[in-house]
Amino acid sequence: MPYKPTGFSSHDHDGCIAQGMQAAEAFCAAKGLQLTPVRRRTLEILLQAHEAMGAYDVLARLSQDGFGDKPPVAYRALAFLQDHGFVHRIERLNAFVACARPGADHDPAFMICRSCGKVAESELSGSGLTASARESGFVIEQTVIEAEGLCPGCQP
Amino acid sequence: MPYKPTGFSSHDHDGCIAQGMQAAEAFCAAKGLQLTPVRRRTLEILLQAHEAMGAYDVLARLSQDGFGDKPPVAYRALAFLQDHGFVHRIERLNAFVACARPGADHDPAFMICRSCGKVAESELSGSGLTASARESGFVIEQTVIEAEGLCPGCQP
DNA sequence: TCTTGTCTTGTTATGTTATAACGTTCATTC
DNA sequence: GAATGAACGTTATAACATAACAAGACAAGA
Repeated sequence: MPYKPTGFSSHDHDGCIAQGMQAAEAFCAAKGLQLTPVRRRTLEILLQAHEAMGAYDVLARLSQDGFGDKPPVAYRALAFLQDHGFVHRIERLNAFVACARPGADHDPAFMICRSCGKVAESELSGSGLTASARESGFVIEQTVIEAEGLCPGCQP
Repeated sequence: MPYKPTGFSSHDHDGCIAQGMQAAEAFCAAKGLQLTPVRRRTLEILLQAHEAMGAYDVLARLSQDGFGDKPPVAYRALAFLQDHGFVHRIERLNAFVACARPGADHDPAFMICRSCGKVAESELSGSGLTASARESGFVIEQTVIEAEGLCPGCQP
């Protein structure tokens, strides 16, 4: 089924936070992973923000909530969430976003509005890269697909 | 004509350096841009390296050659070269590579070997992103397409 | 010619992002 | 209850990047 990119359109935000948390809980329970308080809170922060946040911004929130206030605290929680697909890193922004499709094993692509900073997660459907890689014998393990431009609301 | 990705295969390296420099010279002459000594040398360094280099590595080389040794010296030269398409930035690596197709106005894609660090430039042929963007009303201005994996020489 | 403006380079200083390395705690296992 | 391993916190530092200012080169126009 076609996936409608979210991020630029309004939606049931409380619902999508709850959904994101539940997906993470279920996944961790199923796989025996520890969704500890820092990790849980980190994911909540990103889900609530519903936009890309730098690690230090996340860290500031965490420390407000009584967690440590040193960089590794945030980076480790983010790494855990990223490793298991609950959070994606946006290379272009050196920032992190909560995954819009938790649970699905996917290769995300992003659209980044250079005006308002919002980020929408989309679907990657085999780019020319795949063909190019095959041709040259390169084995792809991960891809970074990020488009920068103007979202519908920021166009003149 | 199909573009064969370079970077993982052997080739006439001296030739490609000369070709890269000539392309930049011609382009700058045509457009009235100043290919000053630092800028020229920066491009040479990247062409010779024939792989991604961090700004500080470039800077170290520049300062060996008698140019300034403060970060802005390198970042400015790199920005100029990037603006005019002689150099690309690899977001994933926070690094820069000389363009493999100088002169062509293109939207590059890269394959990055996580083992040897080599980077090959490839061609982007409309990813799923284009469709997704149109659907959501997003206007793409620039794209970052980077694949990480293993190059032919680094596979077991 | 002089002056004005633009472009380039260099500097100082600082800001931002990220990780290595070590100690402590706590739950689990033997 | 000792050993193990995972998570968290800390200190310290590394790596990447830019703002803001001064000085020189050079061309255009008064």
